[in-house]
Amino acid sequence: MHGFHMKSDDNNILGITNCREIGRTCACFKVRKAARAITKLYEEVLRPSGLRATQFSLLMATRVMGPVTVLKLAQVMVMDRTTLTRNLEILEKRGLITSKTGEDRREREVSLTTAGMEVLTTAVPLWEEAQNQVEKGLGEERLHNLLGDLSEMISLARK
Amino acid sequence: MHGFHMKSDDNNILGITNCREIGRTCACFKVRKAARAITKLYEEVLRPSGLRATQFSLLMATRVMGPVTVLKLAQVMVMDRTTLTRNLEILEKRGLITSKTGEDRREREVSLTTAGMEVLTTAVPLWEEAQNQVEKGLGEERLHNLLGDLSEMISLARK
DNA sequence: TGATAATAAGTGTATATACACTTAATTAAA
DNA sequence: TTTAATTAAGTGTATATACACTTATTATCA
Repeated sequence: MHGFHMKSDDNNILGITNCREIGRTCACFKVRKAARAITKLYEEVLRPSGLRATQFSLLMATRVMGPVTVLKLAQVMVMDRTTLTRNLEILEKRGLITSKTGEDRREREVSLTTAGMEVLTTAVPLWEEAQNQVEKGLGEERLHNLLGDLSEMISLARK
Repeated sequence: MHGFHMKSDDNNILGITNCREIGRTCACFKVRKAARAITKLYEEVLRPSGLRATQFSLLMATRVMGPVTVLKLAQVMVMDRTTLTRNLEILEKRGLITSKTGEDRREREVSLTTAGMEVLTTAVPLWEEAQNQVEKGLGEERLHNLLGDLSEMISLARK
């Protein structure tokens, strides 16, 4: 089900040998597809916490790094800075984080609030459920390798 | 740079042994991060074609499968049907695909237009550039394994 | 020191994503 | 065959994503 399937035989078009191969071999397509699938799984489990997948990651990162500037957080999240700004807006409106101007007044420093910490207390066990499901399904070894290769891909893509 | 980094030593909170581990081991976070990074790479290369990554995949899938129903296409893309509806809207407005009511009048059948095919003719060589970059960076063997593991993860997540 | 370059962040816009709900059409059941 | 259940698709809403551009502040240099 997870590839493009031909109906007819006119596959040698656009000057490449085998058109349908792209559906199977495209790194971007596959990773995006995997992101959609895995996100759905985690978000279903995280639902009782009221957090989306990105919000959970963002709160965890802020928890560990905060107070932290927008730029630094964006780098760690491998997320465009302007995307992060929009995501932080939502979390701040909900009172899960706060931000204030930094010592360098161009910077904005983000911190987790008590409410944010409380939401994480609810969310972390849910996260563990989802994570265990994936670990059990793929096997710890294989998942570990997969995550390592993805890290490599991320480094590679950022050059 | 790609993990949560602690400042202090208060890491044993929220009832889990090591908070920062989540930033390294979370399958969802890592895959989403990789999707952002790899998408950026492909979209920079695809830019001259005027196509985003998702649009390219969608046109290729339609090219290979069309005429195809929205539901079927959504399943192959591992994409929510309503997401697909919105994505198709944009491509149809640009004249790259057409859709018409199917034999079963609940269904909508999507096909690539000549203009869509022409855009793909421009895009495919660009795609190959991006793909080669990734292949060269990770190595064919490793990329192949990675894509296989991601397929496994996708299957697993859809249960 | 005053002009200029560099840096951090925000805004406008467009696309991507999916849930909850609705509508239209077909199929199955009474 | 009329009704009920099922199925395919669309809409309202909210979040996620990032590029191009702008603004405010700091750093550099002539």
